[in-house]
Amino acid sequence: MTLKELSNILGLSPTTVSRALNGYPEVSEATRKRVAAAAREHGYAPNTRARSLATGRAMAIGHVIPISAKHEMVNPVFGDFIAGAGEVYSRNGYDMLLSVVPDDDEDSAYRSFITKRNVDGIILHAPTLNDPRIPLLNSLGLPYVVHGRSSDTDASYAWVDVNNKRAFQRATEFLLDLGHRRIALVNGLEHMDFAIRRRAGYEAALTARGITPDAALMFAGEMTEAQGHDLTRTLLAQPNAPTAILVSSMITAIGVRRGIEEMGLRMGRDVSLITHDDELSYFRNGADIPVYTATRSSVRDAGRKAAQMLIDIMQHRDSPREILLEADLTLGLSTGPATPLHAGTR
Amino acid sequence: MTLKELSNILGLSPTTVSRALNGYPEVSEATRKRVAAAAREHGYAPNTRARSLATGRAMAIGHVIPISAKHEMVNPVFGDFIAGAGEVYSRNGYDMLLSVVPDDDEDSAYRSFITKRNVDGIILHAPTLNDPRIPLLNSLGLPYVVHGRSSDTDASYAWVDVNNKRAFQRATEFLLDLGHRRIALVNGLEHMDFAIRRRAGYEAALTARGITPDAALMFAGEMTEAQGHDLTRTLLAQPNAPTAILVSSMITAIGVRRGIEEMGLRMGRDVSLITHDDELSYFRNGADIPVYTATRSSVRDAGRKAAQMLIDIMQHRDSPREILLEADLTLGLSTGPATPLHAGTR
DNA sequence: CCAGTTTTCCAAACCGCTTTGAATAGCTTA
DNA sequence: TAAGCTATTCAAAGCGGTTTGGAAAACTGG
Repeated sequence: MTLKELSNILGLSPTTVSRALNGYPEVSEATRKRVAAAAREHGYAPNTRARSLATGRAMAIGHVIPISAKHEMVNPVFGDFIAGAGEVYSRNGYDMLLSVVPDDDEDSAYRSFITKRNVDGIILHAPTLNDPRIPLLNSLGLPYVVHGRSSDTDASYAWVDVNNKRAFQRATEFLLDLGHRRIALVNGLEHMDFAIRRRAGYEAALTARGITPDAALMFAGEMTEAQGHDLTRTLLAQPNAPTAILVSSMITAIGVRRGIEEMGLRMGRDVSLITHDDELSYFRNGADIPVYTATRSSVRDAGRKAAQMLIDIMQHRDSPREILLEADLTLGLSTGPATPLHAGTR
Repeated sequence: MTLKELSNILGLSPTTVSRALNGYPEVSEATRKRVAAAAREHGYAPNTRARSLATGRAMAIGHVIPISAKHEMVNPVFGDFIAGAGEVYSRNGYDMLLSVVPDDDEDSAYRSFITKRNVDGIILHAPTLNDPRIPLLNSLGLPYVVHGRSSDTDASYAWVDVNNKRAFQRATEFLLDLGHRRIALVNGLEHMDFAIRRRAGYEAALTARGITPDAALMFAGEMTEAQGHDLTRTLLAQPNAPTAILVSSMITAIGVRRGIEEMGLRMGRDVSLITHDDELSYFRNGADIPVYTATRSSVRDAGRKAAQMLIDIMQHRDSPREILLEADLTLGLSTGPATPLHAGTR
């Protein structure tokens, strides 16, 4: 069913039918009703491609999902982020276009979005330190919103981010308050912006208490379960083992926990653990009593906010261009006071 | 840069330029080269919307991601499935369109894909028993491939699936061989097709050994970590507790493990555990020695295969329309013989 | 050298919608 | 009742490509 066919059925011109359906004032209420009824009856919906060719708007938003070329890893938070963003898109009539690209070849994905003209805006994922994609997108002139921020960039851009520094600073202070002095940091890849900020928070808290951050206690890597496990085993086997571990992802935390228990120790008693929790839907941190003490912020909510911001930008609506979400610190069973033994001897 | 502009620069007609770029034979090799060079130099790429309006092909494939309306849960396997499919799409020039929809309203998503004409094909996720979407899509007449199958449907359709029944039958047999007699099943939602097949495999293995499946040992629910944990605790607290547990997802298995250990028992010694492993990228089952004994099949590979099959169908290429992937059974540390104590008294 | 092919290129129509500019119909108002 | 508005409707021109049906140019061979 095309517009022309429908207009023939109605004995009207395509012009009038189009206007009736799009709510233009130059059409009488009577015919508008008649047209709407006929459209519904015949199941007419405008052909997206024709419409967007005519209007110049694609009514679609692009996401570039980077796959780490080395480890073929897809970030588990994407699922929930996209679920949140998708909600907002469909409410506003936008489609979501996904492009899965090895992260050493992302430029071409953005370029092709632009030159092929099939999206009106982009969400930028997983920004790094001084991310080159930001100047790239600025020069290409397509609206975009960054999920996260990019330290050391002077260019300006719209973003939605969690206050990673504050979150990890608070978490570290909390551990310090419990008497821990040797606290390990198991972080994401070190060029990732969120990892940089979390580390900054961690170091700031230590320094404020007169403790010099120890490079031997700080780790960066891809946030898999295995990484958490392996690191923990080596860490705890050291003579000068940490009494607490601060972890950047729930999934890694599970590995850390496994490591702790394999060593015959107990989480929350022998070793304390705080993790960041993105509130992934299939991995709720205990509905009743949280298993893990965690800095918590819903990535799905971030998805909603980023999507809304992008739509606002595209429609030239006036609204904030920077949103900083605070993570709360939820108390779980994975933290406890540094035991005298540990606290004393170390 | 539009086709017309480019053709003006070259002093050629749009027709010729279009043909040159699309590899038609009616253009001399010399001009083809000249055109290609100019296109590259000026960064010309055809406008997707205009092109697909003209050709009638959208060059895009739709995925409908259902969000369980009740639990707002997004299936963790989507990320990896989509990563696999995306690879194949981009290699073939297709875009991927995602529609995130509450699972009580999926019909409208498919219908809108069709009426708005913005995809050439669809991948159907998470099929259920006698899934109504299959007849719907058959009547709509849009090419599609199902990731999974739908029991009890007489309609025919193209699919890529894991041999779930065989996998769980083998796993159950393996546990039986180890002397286990009371084996619990922690499955996905019971209307999901994969869950039905896995249960069938489990029951078949038991029955073949003269054991009547015990309804008190079979559970169905959303596959979260919490569910695994909670079920395990109640199960193991029973007087007649199972000595082995068969689990449908790695994430649930983690919860089961947590439950086991909280009860002061050891996985692989006091309680055996086999899980299905989709080989999620951030949750590899131990690179060296697998932690879990598991029925294993890469969901990313399934994504690749499903995408390729769909493209073959859309391009009327002759290739299989049904792919059954066998899961292998990898031996890990989570299984062991039923201890005499357990095997004897129960 | 010329009719018959084959190559190479082009003008124009079309895909399905929106939008501009103009025409028609229906009301007012003087 | 004619002139002047306003409320409706429509024809036609795009949007940026592809594709059909020729036409011109370049090659054949007799």
